[in-house]
Amino acid sequence: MSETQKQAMTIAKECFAVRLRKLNRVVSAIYEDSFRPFGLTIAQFNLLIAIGARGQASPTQLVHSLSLEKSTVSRNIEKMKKKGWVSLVSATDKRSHLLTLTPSGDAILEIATPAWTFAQEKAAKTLGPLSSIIGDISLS
Amino acid sequence: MSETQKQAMTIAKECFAVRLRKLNRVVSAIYEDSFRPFGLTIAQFNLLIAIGARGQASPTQLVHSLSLEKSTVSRNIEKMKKKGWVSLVSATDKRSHLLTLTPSGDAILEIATPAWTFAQEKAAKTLGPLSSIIGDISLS
DNA sequence: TTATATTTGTTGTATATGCAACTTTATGAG
DNA sequence: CTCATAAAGTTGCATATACAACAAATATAA
Repeated sequence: MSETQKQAMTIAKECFAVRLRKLNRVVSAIYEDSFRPFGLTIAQFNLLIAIGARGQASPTQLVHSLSLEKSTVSRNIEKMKKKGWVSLVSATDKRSHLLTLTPSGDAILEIATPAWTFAQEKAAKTLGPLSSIIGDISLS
Repeated sequence: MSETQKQAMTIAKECFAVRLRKLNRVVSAIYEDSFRPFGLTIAQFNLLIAIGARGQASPTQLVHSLSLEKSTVSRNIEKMKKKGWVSLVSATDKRSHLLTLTPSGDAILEIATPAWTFAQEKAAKTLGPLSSIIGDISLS
């Protein structure tokens, strides 16, 4: 066996990114499957609850809260505005603006909640012991 | 405070997908930053080591090993072929084919390994106690 | 106050990802 | 053997994501 192959085997086994990315795909797919009937994606759901939890939020707040790039937030919010789930609120700083859930946004959240609960329980089984500490890691 | 807002706060705090996706973005960014000087992405690196660890591998094996969709593997491998890191080996089943690392593929793996080690150590700090059990979860 | 720097979003470009539909090849049931 | 089914990849289409460059507005320094 080549040295490169031995090294690759070591990295494949130890690499956090390999493992975490795979875990992310598997778990995200559980939620995607659950939300699909509602025309809702997990990324959009994340934004919906981030806004909903605050009542209103600026894109910059969402960037920090979810560790997303500002352009990603910009484009995903754009899609959600077109679906009528999110709308603008006037802000003092004219560079920025505040986002809030429309009644339709509230409604989709209500409708999707049982699907979320189902996915959450399924994900807990997949995550096993990881589920009890995954919420404790501090992310800048 | 509205009922929707209370519910959103609960979900935002408890949802595994929100947390795991954020963690994935933060940790993946550590590796992306580290690999960027070599024109290598973390997704490509994952495929390189998955092939390298086996010596040779079919796309279907990569699909199962990394829980990726076959079309994703198809397109990412295509990019890596164009970069000269991966090449084909003849296979018995004419539907399929086997992939292997070229000398150039071995070389990029060698070159990127110190960058991987640096990222791995940085990621360990971010993951904290998660790092010790993240490799133990069984993923189908 | 004015010039500079910072903050906030948007847009161009690129990679990563998944679903559905399709083609080719192999397998299995009769 | 023949036909139906399954397996393996590719391609069309859509979403998610990030970096770089940009524009507009605000804040800061001189």
